[in-house]
Amino acid sequence: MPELPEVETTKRGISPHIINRRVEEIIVRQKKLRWEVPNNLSRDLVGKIIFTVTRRGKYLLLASDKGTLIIHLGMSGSLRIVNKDLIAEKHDHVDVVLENGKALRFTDPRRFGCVLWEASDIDSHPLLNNLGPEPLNDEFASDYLFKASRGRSIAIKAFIMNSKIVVGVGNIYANEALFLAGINPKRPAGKISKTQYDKLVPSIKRILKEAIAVGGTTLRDFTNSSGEPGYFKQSLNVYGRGGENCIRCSNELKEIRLGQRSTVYCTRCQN
DNA sequence: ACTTCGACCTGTTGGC
DNA sequence: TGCCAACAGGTCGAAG
Repeated sequence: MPELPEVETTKRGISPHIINRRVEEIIVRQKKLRWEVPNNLSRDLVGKIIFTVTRRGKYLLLASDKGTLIIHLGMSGSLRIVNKDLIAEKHDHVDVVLENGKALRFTDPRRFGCVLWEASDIDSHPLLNNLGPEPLNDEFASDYLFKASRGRSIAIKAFIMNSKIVVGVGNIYANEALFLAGINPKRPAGKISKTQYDKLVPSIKRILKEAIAVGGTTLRDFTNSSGEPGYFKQSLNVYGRGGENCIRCSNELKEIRLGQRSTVYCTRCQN
């Protein structure tokens, strides 16, 4: 479900309900997620106030003065604000119950997501300390990406989906950004010119900003924390359109697998 | 150091 | 209608 725009949409939805709220209880119904939910979570977080909610890449960070809750939504995860006594369903794995009668509920059918706890320095957490820049920050610029790509033979699509290079670009938006920039997803990253990176970087920024502005992309089941879908699906030019016609040149869009991920592009517009 | 690929899970979809 | 393989928004870590 979630790439950066969906995680950002989630963050914006849940923040007003949990900032400056005290945690009353942690309920873990299923601790076997991508990594086990740590046992000391309740001991450390109950009674504490969550004072900020931030996003780093696709990680959501809920900070208290005793440590930080780290949440990743994986492939199928979501977070909602519910009344704390709402009956939990099959894949509702963790509740952070707040003192106002609400709970932050983590749901994840495939359990590729995680709920972790970092009691000390969040920036040195192994999942976070090697991440590349945020794509919407100025630090993510074409000369950075150009330099980082020199000598790399990996396909450009896999390159921009590598979180050590830049965070938050998942399969949907990688396909879309490469279409906008007119770059073939299979091209080796190291053989792409500075001029093309000058197109690619703004394309990535644009696609992410536009998706955030309309609440992300709903393919099957993504909803924001109030249960509403995102509307970016209407703006997808290539993702999910293999075999259909290119919106620019009417050529039939080609669908291939690249690094085990479905990849759609126009052989005429993307070189 | 880099690239590729299996692994982790459940649910849905499409072909026969 | 039923069955089964393939695939789905991620990403770590092992192997080459």
